[in-house]
This record gives sequence, C-alpha cells and structure tokens, in this order.
Amino acid sequence: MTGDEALQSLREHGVARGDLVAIAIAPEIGVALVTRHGTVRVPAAVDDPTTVVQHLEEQLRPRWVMWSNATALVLVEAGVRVATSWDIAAVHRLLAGGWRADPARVWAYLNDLALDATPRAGPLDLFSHAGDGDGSPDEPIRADGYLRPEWPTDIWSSTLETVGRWAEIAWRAAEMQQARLAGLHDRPRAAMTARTESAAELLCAELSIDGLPMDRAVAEAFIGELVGARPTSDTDAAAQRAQRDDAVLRHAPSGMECDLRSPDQVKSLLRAIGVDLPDTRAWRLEAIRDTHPLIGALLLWRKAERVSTTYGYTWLDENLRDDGRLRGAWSASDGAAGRMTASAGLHNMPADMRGAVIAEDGHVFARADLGQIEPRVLAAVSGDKALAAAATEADLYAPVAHQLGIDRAAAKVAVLGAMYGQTTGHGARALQRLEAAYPVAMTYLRNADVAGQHRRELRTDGGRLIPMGTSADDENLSERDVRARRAARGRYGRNAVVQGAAAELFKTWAVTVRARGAPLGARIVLCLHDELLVQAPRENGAALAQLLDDCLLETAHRWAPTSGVRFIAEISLIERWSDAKS
DNA sequence: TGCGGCTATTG
DNA sequence: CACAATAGCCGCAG
Repeated sequence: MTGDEALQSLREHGVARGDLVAIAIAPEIGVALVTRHGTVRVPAAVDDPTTVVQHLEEQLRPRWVMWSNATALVLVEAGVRVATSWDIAAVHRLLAGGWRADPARVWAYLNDLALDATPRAGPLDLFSHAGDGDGSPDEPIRADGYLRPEWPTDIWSSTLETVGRWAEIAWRAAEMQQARLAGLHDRPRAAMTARTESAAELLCAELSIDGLPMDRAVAEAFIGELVGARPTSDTDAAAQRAQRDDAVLRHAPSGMECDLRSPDQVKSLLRAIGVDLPDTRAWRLEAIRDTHPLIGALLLWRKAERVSTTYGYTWLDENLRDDGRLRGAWSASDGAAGRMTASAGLHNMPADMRGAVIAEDGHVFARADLGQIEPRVLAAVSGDKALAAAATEADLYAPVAHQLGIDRAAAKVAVLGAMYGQTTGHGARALQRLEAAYPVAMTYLRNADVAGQHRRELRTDGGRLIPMGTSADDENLSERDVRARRAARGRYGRNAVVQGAAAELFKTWAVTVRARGAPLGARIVLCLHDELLVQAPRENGAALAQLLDDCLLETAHRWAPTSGVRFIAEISLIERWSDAKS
C-alpha cells in the first residue's frame, strides 16, 4: 500500500480531524496505522514512513496514539511535527502515578495484572526464563496475559506485520486508558489533562531536538572570569585547581592539610580558626563572613568550584553544539506532582550564565512569567470564594494582607507556609488567621496533608495520581523516624496538589502557545515551571507578546472556567534571557 | 561499583 | 534550608 492509498483507507474508515489513529513506525520497515475499523500498513520500500505521516497530518490531522515520547522523537528528528497525540506512557503516569511507564507495565496495569510480576526486558535474571508465561514468541500477549517485554525493543528489526501488531495493541491500550479516565468520576477534567499531557510530550520532543540558543563566546567569557582560561592539558587543569585551593588554604593555620571538597575536612578547618558549625552551608558561612578572611575566600572558592565542575568548559563541550544550541533531555512530568524536567542544567543554570542565552539573528525572545501561580491555583482548585476574590487582583497578597490584618510580607510567608506545610516560626501564628479567612482553601490543603500521612489515594484536580511509596519503606525505623516520615508525607501531599495543579495549568498554557504560535514563526525554547521563553522573528515580537497573553486567557477559560480566578503573566520582549527581571 | 549524604543551583 | 528538580564529589559498604 502507498501513502496515498493509506490516506484513502483512513478516509473510508471515517477518520476525521481529532479522531484517534494509533501509529507504530520503524523507519527502515514501514509505518502501521490503526483505527477502529482496522489496520493499514505502508512499507518503507513503497513510501517513506515519516513522509506518509506528514501527508496524513496535513490531510486529516488525527490524534496520533503512540506508545511514548520515543515515537515523537523519531518524527521530530525527521522534521515532522504533529499537532496532537495520545501518549500512552504520559497518560499512564497520570493515571497510575510515578515515572515508570514501559508498555509491559502499562499493559499489566490496564489489565489488572500484578505489577510486581510484570516481565521486564533485558538480560534474563533469576526470576525469569525464556519460556516464562509462554505462548508463541510471535504473539505479543503471553498466555498469562502479560505483554511480552522484548517486543518493543525488537520492533526496529522486525517485519511490517509485527509493527502492525504493535500499533493494534497501542490502540487497545489507549481505549482502555480512556475508559479508566472516564471512570474517575470526581475528576471530570482528567481526559482533558491526558490530552494536554500528550501535547506536552510532543513539545518536549521538540525542545530536546531544537535546543536553547546560546552564544558560546559569551558563555566562555563568563566561565573564564570565574575559573580562568580553558585548561590546555590535564596538568594545567590540576595546576589551576591547586591555585584555587591555595587562595583559601593560605588563610589556614600553617601546615594544615584540607581537601576543600570534603565537608568533614572543611568543618575541621573551620574549627582550627575557631568556628564551630553544624554544617558548612553557604548561608551559615555568609552570616560570619567578616569574622575571618578564610570564610570569604571559601565562599568564593565554592562559587568557582561549582562553575568549574558543573557549568564549566566540560559542560559546554558536552551540551552546546556548533549550531549554537544547548540541548538537554526533556520530560513532560517528573515522578512526583508532574512538573516538566530537563537535564543539561537547563532548569538550574546560574542566573549569571543566562546572559549567554541570546536570541538568534533577526529574532527576539518573549519571556513570560506567571505571577503568584501557586496561590491562584489553590484558589481555583479548592473553590475558595474568598481567596478567588483576592485572586482577581494583580497582587494577590495585598488583599490577603488586608484581610488578615498583617503586612504584605507576613501574608506572603503565611500563604506559602500553608502550601508547604510549615508548622514553626512566624508563619504558624498567621496560619490561624488564614484558617479563619480562607477555610475552604485551608481545608483542601489539610485534607491533602492527611491523605499523604495515611498514604491514601491522592489526585490533583486534573486527575494525576500522586505517588506515596509503600509502608515497606518504614521498616526498621524508630517510632520517632516513622512519625517524621509521616509528617513529611503530609507536607508532600499538601504541596503536591498545588504544585501539580500549577504544573497542569502551565502545561496547558505552553501547549496552547505551541499550537497558536506557528503562524508567527514562534517556537518555545524553554519551559521553566512558571516561565516560558519563546523565540520568533523580530518583526513578530509584538504579536507574540499579545499571543502569550491571549493564550493565557484561553488556558484559564479551559482549565478553570468557573473559578473566577485571574491568572496574570509578566511579558517582555528581550534579546537575552537575563534582560528581563522577574 | 553503587548509594546515601552534603552542597549548590533553579522554580 | 518548608515543596520540587538536576548534578557533582566524598566516604563507605559490598
């Protein structure tokens, strides 16, 4: 079958825009497509698989059912960017919590099979052997109902028939997932969250492949200022290190040896100059900086050491390619509440280094920060009318402070403390006033806290299951430690329902910008929890800024239509990431 | 060699 | 050092 015949077949299957079409693609073998009316296969020898997908995307724009982000990466790598998907792994993380979402595990979950007996791919171990579960090796579902774990890894060197079977199972998995989501009666938005999460996976594939614009010369200049010129050899590097160490150790008592990279030895060093501290963290040292010249030298050493080991020349060489793009692996949801994560330091780059993130020639960045996102989200998901009223203001903390009869700074600390589970310090006193003023929101948080303490099932408002671990984790712990863990789980649960819902709102905004930004040539280049960095041709800058605002309105309307909460973004057009202060 | 602890960076 | 993350080095157990 050719690509054109495949399009014709899908039309005969009644596939319309947004309808599910499962896809399995093996670039050397072909592509298989599954609808509720059957399977369509195009061999690579007849038409290029990714070109076929591109064609179908233009003509039909279905919602592509894929096992995971790996399919999206294959497509984006080939230059094919689809609008929507149903990412089975992403939906599994939403439904079942945690991070692991390989097909065998997803299948076991959806078929109510014991998860801890799920067969795993890779070398055979003590607990499995080749004939386990049985049935023919050509049959992906074993006699015991489990999915054969070696199937997905073999697909690259299999037959088009196998690729087709793989897409058929994906189709069935997606149908079962939809039924599960529909069964979450107290989370009516869960199916919408699943679609948003899937789109976020597409965005992550694009972010991973596109990278973040970064100017190597500017980055190297910044590194050079802190740690010196690029070492010419290992010997040179060792000499530079020794020189940095000496700048601290020359303030130490003569003859004293100390490896500054060892916290215990640093503690001994500090004792030798008459300073006794429980640990050597920067904030403790900062407080006594003036008592001895060694302290300041040590703090400076820490900064340089940090850049040298984590954000130095090695980091640049490994992650910044010659095309001026810094690349890391993106994940659409972490294992806890569901925020996006990125490797290669994209999410924790030192603020000073951001001056090297510069828009490319003829382009401009729009930077957009959501303001006070977590308390606004709390107002929305808890349905607290009084807090929602405060959230109609540009500065939510001003009316809260007025309501509580305390100053703004104290009000902010109190609200954050309530969401983080703080029980000591100044926040605790204001907590009682918060309880009185915003009882609905505070009850929402307390319920999450109690659920976390008792490991009861806890979901975000959008339906994400928050993983709680098992009670086996508490074995061999003292009563005191068990209590501490329980309290920690309470704080975790309390925070996760807010942080997780905020992540869902943020991702909805991000994928809306992704979808609407194409006509402006706008590409998201970075997502940072409550901040978007988007690049577009300079002449479209003003339109992009407007688009970001419009998309936030659209997002708020879809995500929390009845809450009355206002969401705000600070948006600026800039050349360098560091230009706008949030 | 793997893993917990310490440290630093970010939201 | 409240909640979350990535990441590097040290010290110790196996």
